[in-house]
This record gives sequence, structure tokens and C-alpha cells, in this order.
Amino acid sequence: MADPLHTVAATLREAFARATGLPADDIDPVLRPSDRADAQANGALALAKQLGKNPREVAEAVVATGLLSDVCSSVEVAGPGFINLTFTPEFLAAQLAEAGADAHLGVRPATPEVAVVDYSAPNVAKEMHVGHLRTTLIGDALVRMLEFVGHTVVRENHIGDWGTPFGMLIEHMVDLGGVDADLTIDLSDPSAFYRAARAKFDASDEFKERARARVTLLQSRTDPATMAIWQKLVDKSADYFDVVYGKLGVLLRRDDIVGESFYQPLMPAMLERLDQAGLLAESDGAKVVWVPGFTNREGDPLPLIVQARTGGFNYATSDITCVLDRVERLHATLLLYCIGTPQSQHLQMVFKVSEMLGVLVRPARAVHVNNGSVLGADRKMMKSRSGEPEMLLDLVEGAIERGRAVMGERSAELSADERDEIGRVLGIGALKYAELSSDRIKDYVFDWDRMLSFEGNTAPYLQYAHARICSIFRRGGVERAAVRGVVPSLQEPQERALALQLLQFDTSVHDTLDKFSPHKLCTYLFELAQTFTAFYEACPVLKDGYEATRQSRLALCDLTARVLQQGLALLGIDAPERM
RNA sequence: GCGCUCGUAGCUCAAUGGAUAGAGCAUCUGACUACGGAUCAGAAGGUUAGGGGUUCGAGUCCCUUCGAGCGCGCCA
Repeated sequence: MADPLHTVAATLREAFARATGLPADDIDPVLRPSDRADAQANGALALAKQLGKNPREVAEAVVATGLLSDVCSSVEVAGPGFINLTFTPEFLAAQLAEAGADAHLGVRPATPEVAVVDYSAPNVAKEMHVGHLRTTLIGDALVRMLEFVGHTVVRENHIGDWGTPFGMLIEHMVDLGGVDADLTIDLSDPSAFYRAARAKFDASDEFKERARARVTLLQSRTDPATMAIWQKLVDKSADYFDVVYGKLGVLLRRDDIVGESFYQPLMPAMLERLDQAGLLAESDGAKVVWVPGFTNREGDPLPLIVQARTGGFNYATSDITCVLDRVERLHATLLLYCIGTPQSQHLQMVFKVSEMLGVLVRPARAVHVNNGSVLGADRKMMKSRSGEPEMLLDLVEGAIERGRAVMGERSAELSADERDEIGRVLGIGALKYAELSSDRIKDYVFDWDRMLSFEGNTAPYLQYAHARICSIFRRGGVERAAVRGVVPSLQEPQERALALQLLQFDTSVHDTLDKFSPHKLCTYLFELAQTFTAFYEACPVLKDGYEATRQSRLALCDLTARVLQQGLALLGIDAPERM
């Protein structure tokens, strides 16, 4: 309960209730940070209409209750009926001390849920490219944040490890000598094997036929040789994914892979349930579910095909089964799908069918955490088929290289090894922050230079603020832990501003999770770093003559560093102590 | 044709329906030779694509036009 907005919200609700005579439960005070005061309450505007009163009158009645005067040095009515609150320094200082004593820095725990976060989802035998970057980083950041506020989080990497392409992949492997054939996923060209198989498939009808037959054999799961080759393809790809995830520094690992193949054996039972629920229909020989509210290009009802005319299943079948698995086996109540916007219609249909099936109901809910497309410099879709797809691994290595190059130009007092490591952290941080700091829904213009330019709203700016604080403690010979208990005294406006900003970490994290939009946390951290540097310029810490002031400012510094470090960690970014 | 997303400063982006739409980059003017200048203080830059509507109040919600992009039956 560190955020003053939350502490005060209860008091404010009481004040509104007393002033209006309405039951407190009916009042949801709208309280927000404001440039003109520490916080602003707008409740009077909303309530006035319902009471048939002048909003200003209501606001004045709220102020007149005097309930807020304990924690506010000033409570005044402004504009059409805003209530501007200015907190007393003592109140802010006490809230800060409370936040500082808390391992979660004042971030309130959420009501615990089991959350499944589905993200990254690369394909077997194919390269990971720039398009995987956003989903991977957004999902990873959400996993970290959900865990931080107390949820049980299950990471799931829904890789493409099943379906028609595997006919040609396996058949190509057979041509090369079967399961013992040498198969390496070349890190510089992971799709080479796929392309070779594809070329054969396109060129030869005979191979095409064999590939089709092989798919059927794979689906039946009866042929050990086929399964062994399939397993080898998956394993080799998982090796490659691990390299990419390792270098990128995301949490996903082998154990998190729950590919499309996992759901195959569960599909017949799912279809049976659809049938029993009376949802299954036939159309042109295929088994479908008619989903209300969806139409095709002629304006006719649009079905979701769950079993093809040939008897084969598709990704709709697999995705519905997947919802079922997450709700019923994992007991998840929050299902997050970090997938690009183009999949929107498909997912909405899958969710709808799961709902009609009675699976996705009550506490359980699914959210498409969609992200916009990655565009090239020409503002056109960066697609893997046309043009030059930027390989994810190249990007990651490029970022590291660039970070190291920058470190090489500075910090001569550090050893070469230290500079290398810090350069890596800087490069990866810059890459991640660039992806996470803008609204995930919008398209994203991929720009190597901007991504790695270390100015403005970037990770290095935040990391720099953190490193400077660490430097103060080093220079002063002070242990961070030694100032943990100090209750700061807030004299200067910059100290006050910093205190207010620090106390909004809680709101920031919860707002971010509310919308599943990591850029909100980025904006908060950037503003915190800006507020800190303003404080840093105006308020000498070590140089101040008074020991009490020095202690107080050291405590502010320590808390700022902890929030910066924790906030960046929630984004998957490290904060070095020097750089 | 049906559906979905987006359109904010020169550029890249913010803004739970709240007051005078905010940052960063670039541009311009400054800062005790620095508790780390990868910084700070300030200036300039806008009819939020256009037009209607809803209400105390709209960048935000609804309708519409224009523009950019994406998806629409047996691939995933």
C-alpha cells in the first residue's frame, strides 16, 4: 500500500460518501497524478449529474469533511470540480519508508491466478526472424511482471512442430539416409534444410506424393522410423531456439515447449465434445463449427473448420484443444496469447467456440495480447518470403557488437572482460527496450540505428542513471544497506518530485498488467530517470554539509536505484553497477 | 464485398473520457573543468487526416469520408 493514490483512495471514498450521503461502496474515486498538484480527484464531476447538483458544490462538500487534511497540506477545488491534493512531506516520507522496507518496493500483490503465457512460437526447421522479436520480448516481460505481483505463471512455447510441411521435411531426411543422416541446424542459415526440402517438393510430383503419404504416416504415429526422424528435427530445432533465447536473455527454455504435436492425441476427444454439445456441423464434406458473428467474403456465415474433408486436423482444431488443455489440465484462469494482430480473427473464433463449448467460462478468460507488424524502412511489412528477412540471431549479435563498440570507447578504467560483459548488457538492453517502449498494438518501424542509438528514451539512459547512483555509494564509501531504514526528509522540490515518482511504481506496474502493455512501465521508468537526474543536478548528495541531509538523499538514491533495477528486470533488462 | 487495426510536432513515439495534447531525436540558446557531460536548464515546433454526432468535457466513444496496412473454408 505504498502508492499515496491508493492509500488516499479509501479516505477519499469515505469523504465522498459523507459529503453526498451515498453508500461508500457505490463510489469509485477517480484519482490520478497531476501536473498541477500531487494528485487530482475527479469524482465530483461524475457524481454531480447523478445527484442533480453542481459539481463544484459536491467537490467543496468533500473538502469540507476535512478527512483529507491529515495527509494533505492542501486540498482545493479547481476548474469545473476537480479536487487537487497536495500531500504533506511527512506523509510522503512515511510512504517512502514503507516502500523501501518492502521487498516489492511498494507494489501491491494481485489476487493470485494461474496464468498461461503463450509466446515466441517459432517453427521447427525454420529460422527465427525479426517478426518473432516482439512476441518473444512482450511475452517474456509479462511473465516476469505477472510473477512479480504473485501469480503462478506457466510459460508455453507453442512451436510449429506438426502439419503438412513435415511430410516433405521427413521425406527429405529419408532421402539423405534416414534418422542417422547428419542434420545440423546451421546457425547462420537455419532454414537451409527446409528450403532444400521445399525445392524438391515443388520440383517433383513423385516427391510430393511421398511427402503426402508421409504426413499421413506421421499423423498415425505408428511408424517408429518416421517418429524418430520427426523427433530429431524437433530436437535440433530446440537446440537452435535455446541458442537464440540464451543470447537474447529470455526465460523460455526447452521445458516450456508445448508444440502443436502435443495436442494431436487430444483432438478426437475434443471433437467428440463439440459433437455432444451439438456444435459440430458438416459443410462441403468438412466438419465445422458455425461461429456466430463471423462472415466470409460473400457475407455468409463463416465456419471454423475443425476437420478437413480428408479427415486431417488443422490449427483451429489444435488451438481449441489447447484452450481446453490450459483450462482443464493446468487450471489456468488467465490465458495470454502473445501473437501478431493478423491472427486476431482466428483467435476470436477459437475463443468463441471454446466459450460455446463451456470451457472458456467464468473466471477463465483468454486475451489476445496482439502486436503490430514489423515494418522495414520503407514502411512495408517485413515478410520472410519477400525481401531480406532480418534473422533474429543476427540482430542479437549485432546489438551485442554495437554495445561492446560503444563500451570500447569509454570506461578505460575497466578491464577488457568487464567492458565486454557490460557492452553485451547494454546492447541487449537497447534492443529489448526499443521493442518494448512503444505501444505493442501499433506497427513498428524496424530501424537498426535508432534501436541502438543510446540517447533519449532508451535503456542505456536508464542504466546510466542507475550506474551513477551506484557510483555515488562507491565514491562515498557507503553501503547501500546502511541507509535502508532512513526516513527521508523532503525539502527541495526535486526531492519531492522524486518521492512522488518513486511512489507510483505500484500504479505503473498494475497499469501495465491491466492492459498487458509493457510500454507503460517503460514510460514510467524513463520519467523516473529524468526526475532523478534533475534531482541529481540540483541536490548534492555527498557534498552536502549536513549529515542528516546526506543520509536522507542517500536513502532517496538507494530507493531510486532499486526501483530502476527492479523495473528494468521486469522488462528482462539488466542494470550494471558501472558502465 | 465483409471484417479487423492504424492515422498525434520535421522524425520516432506518449496521453484509465478530464483543465493550456506531453516526451525524445533533430534545430537553436545556455550550464561553477563535473557526487560520471551517455548529463542538465531553456527556446522553437500542433486545426490530433477531414466532416458530423454523443456530454458538463472528445486525440480517446459513435457515424461518415479519405489515406496506410492486414485477415477472410479445408496451410499453420
